[in-house]
Amino acid sequence: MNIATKATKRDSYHHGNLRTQLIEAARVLVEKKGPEQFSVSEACRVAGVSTAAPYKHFKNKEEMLQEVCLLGMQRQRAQMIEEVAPHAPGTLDRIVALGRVYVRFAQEEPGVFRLMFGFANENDDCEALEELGQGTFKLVQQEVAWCRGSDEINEQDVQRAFLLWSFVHGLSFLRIDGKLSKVDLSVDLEATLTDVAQRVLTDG
Amino acid sequence: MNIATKATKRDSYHHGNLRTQLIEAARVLVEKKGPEQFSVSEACRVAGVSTAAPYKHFKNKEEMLQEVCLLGMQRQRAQMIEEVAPHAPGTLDRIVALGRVYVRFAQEEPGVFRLMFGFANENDDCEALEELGQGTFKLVQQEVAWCRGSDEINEQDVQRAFLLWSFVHGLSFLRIDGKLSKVDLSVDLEATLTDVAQRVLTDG
DNA sequence: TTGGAAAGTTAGAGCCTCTAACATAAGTTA
DNA sequence: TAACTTATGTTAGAGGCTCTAACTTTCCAA
Repeated sequence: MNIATKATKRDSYHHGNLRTQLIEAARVLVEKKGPEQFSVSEACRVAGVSTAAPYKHFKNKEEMLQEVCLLGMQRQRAQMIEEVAPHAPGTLDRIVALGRVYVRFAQEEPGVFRLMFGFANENDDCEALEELGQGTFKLVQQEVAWCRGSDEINEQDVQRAFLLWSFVHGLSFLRIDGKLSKVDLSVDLEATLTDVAQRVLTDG
Repeated sequence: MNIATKATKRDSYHHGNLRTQLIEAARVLVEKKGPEQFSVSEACRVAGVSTAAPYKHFKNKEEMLQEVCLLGMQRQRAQMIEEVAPHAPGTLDRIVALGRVYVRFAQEEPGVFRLMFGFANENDDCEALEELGQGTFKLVQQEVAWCRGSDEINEQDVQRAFLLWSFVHGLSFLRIDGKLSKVDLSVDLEATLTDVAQRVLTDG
């Protein structure tokens, strides 16, 4: 028995928890260096295993990153649900809260955010990812319907939810990509979100 | 003198036009395989030179892609100016035209578009790129000011131009990333752009 | 207890980026 | 015009990456 057993220095041949630790290492590295600079090898170094080890757990690099993506979307969704809770359904506050979480998530985890949305996953569209994304979008649609005073989501709600999504999506990217450098980050995000939500939810 | 001289098979030691041809090859490959799959080697194969040749013209891969970026932004800007021209200044049509070009460009050149906006260029922020981007943003600000009936761009114009930009930016990404799959591509883009422009340019 | 599956390892093929050293062409200057 | 210089190619190769094959260790279940 080793007294000081580092997380990355196991004393048994088997790791016990490699899959999870690789995903976590990947998340950290994606955040630190950006998705395009991420390498499986480096994650292996962090986890303290050989560079071949991951391939017992993941088909390839892509699949590994997909897990990071998936956890990111779950975090994002959880934050949304938490942040929306204090406000009464059918209020603008809830819409604003959703947008705030979206933009804040991008700001706090730009690497993972880019992974979630900026990368071309066209090849093997992961079923779970697709579903989670659609589910989150449904959240927004529901809020919009409630704001209209209905439980049923209609065509117009979908369209308006989509406008809102487009906006916060673009806003998030522009912020983390350093466009609008120094010009606009000072502008109050909360005010902007409220303004946009009002404009989009207004009739006529 | 060779009778059949292919573009990629030169009969002289020097190429004469390598820099330009490499950039063009890079553009095509970025479009075909996506920015993350692009490799300098492959561009070399296309141009018919050794893999070391590019490094006489570019510091590294990054710099090569930056040129592709730059040309992309110039194309985008040129299209904007062309598409705006037929409409009278101060009309919503011009705002809509700008948005249409933005989204269409993303649709037609998703690879280059992603390169222009989706990639993290944080490290070595190219001066020229920065300027071109800001310049294009200025175009939008000016249009918004004109719509208000003024030549001078004020704070509100900047904010509104920024809302518009965020929106078309997000919209473009969502479209090319295959989010909103099959749901919303059918919705008339022109109508959406008009709707948004109206909402954003409305007072109160 | 033992035999197979799971999950590590090393070795290496084949890609990539980029550098060093050398070769050739083209322009410039004595 | 000969020779020097510079620009722009080349080959060779170091070192990094992804992923596979073949081997090894451990765990678990019959």
